[in-house]
Amino acid sequence: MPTPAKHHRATGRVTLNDVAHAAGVSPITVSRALRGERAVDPALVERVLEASNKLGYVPDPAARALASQRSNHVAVLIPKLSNNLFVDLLDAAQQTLRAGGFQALVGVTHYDDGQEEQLLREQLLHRPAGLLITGLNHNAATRALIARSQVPCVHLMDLPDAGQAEPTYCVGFRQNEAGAALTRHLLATGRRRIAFAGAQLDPRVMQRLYGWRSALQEAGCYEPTLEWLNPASSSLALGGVMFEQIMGQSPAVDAIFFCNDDLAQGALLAALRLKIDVPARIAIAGFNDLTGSDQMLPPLTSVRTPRAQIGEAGANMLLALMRGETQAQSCVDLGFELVQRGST
Amino acid sequence: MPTPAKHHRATGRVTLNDVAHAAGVSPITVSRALRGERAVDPALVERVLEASNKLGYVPDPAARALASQRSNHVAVLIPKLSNNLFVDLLDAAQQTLRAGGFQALVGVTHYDDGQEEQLLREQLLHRPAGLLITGLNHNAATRALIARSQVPCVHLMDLPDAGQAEPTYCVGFRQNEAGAALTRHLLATGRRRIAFAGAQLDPRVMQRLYGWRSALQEAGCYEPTLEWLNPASSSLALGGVMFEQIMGQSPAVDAIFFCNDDLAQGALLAALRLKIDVPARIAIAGFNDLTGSDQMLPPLTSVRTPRAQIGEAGANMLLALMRGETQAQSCVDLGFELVQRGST
DNA sequence: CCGCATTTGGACAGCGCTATCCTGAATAGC
DNA sequence: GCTATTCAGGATAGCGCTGTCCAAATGCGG
Repeated sequence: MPTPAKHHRATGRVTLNDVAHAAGVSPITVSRALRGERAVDPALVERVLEASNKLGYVPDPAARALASQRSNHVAVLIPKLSNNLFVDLLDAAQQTLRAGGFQALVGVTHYDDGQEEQLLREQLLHRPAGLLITGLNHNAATRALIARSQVPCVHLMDLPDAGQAEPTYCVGFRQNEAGAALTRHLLATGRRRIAFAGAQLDPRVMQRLYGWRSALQEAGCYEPTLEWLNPASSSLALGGVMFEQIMGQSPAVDAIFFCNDDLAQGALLAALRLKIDVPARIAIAGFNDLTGSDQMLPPLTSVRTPRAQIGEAGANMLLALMRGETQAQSCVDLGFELVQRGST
Repeated sequence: MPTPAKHHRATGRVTLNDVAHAAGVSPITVSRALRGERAVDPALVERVLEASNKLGYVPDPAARALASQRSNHVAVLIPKLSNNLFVDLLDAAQQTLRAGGFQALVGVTHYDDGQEEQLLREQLLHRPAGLLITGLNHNAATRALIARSQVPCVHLMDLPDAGQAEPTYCVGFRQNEAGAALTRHLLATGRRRIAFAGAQLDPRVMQRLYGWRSALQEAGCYEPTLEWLNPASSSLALGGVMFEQIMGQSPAVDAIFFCNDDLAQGALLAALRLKIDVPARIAIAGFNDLTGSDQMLPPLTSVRTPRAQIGEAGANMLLALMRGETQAQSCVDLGFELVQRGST
């Protein structure tokens, strides 16, 4: 009669102990053999692997996390899911992390510092092995949490300015240079009154704005009334609205640089509706080269940003950091590419 | 001299024991007071809460998962992140789960049964408290995993057919009815040669196809050559390609029902490029009412699907199931809404 | 006033794994 | 040849929490 002992709780799970028994070694040896943590006799490793496979052993993440104070979770914080930019970033990062044996814990901050802090706090409870976070600008509490947690952290999308002290790992590109490059392209095509239409106004949009400003100032074309900033979320509809607004109030404008492609796509559609000729009457450019921009009428000039590569490279950098490897470069610039199409 | 004991591992974390000490009760009482698991003297609860707040105690999820064999994770499986449909679904589900105290573990199956099974296997290791999964069609191994795991599971997006045995919880709408409704609308506007253009060909697309078929058969207009099926992923570019294809090879077609809005949007843009008049020459309709469809030229007729509501309602149903509540209805139909716009 | 069922706090023993220390053997050094 | 130094396996003791059982306290009918 297999009477269970008094305080016994059977879970039916195959444990390290079972494997140890089957292989005729101690549990700790199994643990080490499977993790490759310390040198173990190859013959023993062989036996352990065999037993492990035969029994179908899979380590319990919770027990592992409890004992080692480290889980196989990686916290990933992004601002929004409604911007495809971040979906692409997340998709690539998540895949790469999974391939490395880690589970992404996704947090959506909605561009809110308080929420970001709150989410980070919650996720740190899970003792993540690493952290991927969008952007470099975080409030003091968030920065303190990251520092205190000792968890390796890679920042995505942004790069610190040249002068700026830069204590962190990051993968991204220079938003301001991309903004300046696009503006210079518009200048090169003969445009002089180039408006900037920005929504959301997160730090990356502001960097693009600064790039636009500096390029216009270089060319002696800068004027504050050319800045159109709207804190609402970026969307096709808003792009149409802003386009009509700018056309109505500043008829002399001959080009518009929209901070994101969805705005620019909305503007192109509005132009079609209003029968305003793009690019003859006005040039329109976007940013990020989102899906559909090449399908527009006319096709949209944009800046192709390597968001998927950033997600992948950031995840790979984090994987290396979590393995304890130190990185040659703490900041990786993946650049950008101007994609000139019919709209300019 | 606070010499650490021999095998002591200090983690610096505030534990249940610390709270128990501060409140002058036993650890198990703290556990019960905080979880409300068993009746505890209100005065003690008060004291425990006070001590817990003063010390800033937060339970350790790993320890909890290990001891109780249940985590606060919820596995969420969706097919793709590149279709905004699922992003909206995920966003809503994730928010709702978080509000209920659970962490979503996102898995992307890429419409691949094998990957789905693999992902589920990985996620079940984390002993999730619940499972949200897209669709009703899964391979035998996946169904067995779900059943064996004993984890409450809610299926999203699809509903079982009337005749079908239906052992599961689900939240969605009837894809075939929505397909039929849209087709009937096209018939009502006088169209007779209505093509169906489908991509991806996942079970939901096929359901819409069946709806389209039955509506056409009812009206005596069905013809197999009107079916255009392409297993590639849905995208604006593919929509343009399929549109040109259909126009080139079946000039008599007077309406096209695209299985997803991105295809339809691509078709509308192609029509603009080719100067084909929509809806005079041909009517175009999409599905899902994705962002931008109302901005197109002409605005796109579509079927608004309650994906965010499905995510939210599904998560709420799961939260209830995880609390052990039984559901009055095991299947919730959230319906759909025909949105007629200029393109038909 | 006593036996019985019910309630509520606590002791105890894990959950499955790993950090830490220890030991015996093998290697190296003088 | 003998001590100093690696090296690899194992014993031990937790990580922080909860399931299980127990015991004391309480309520209640007879």
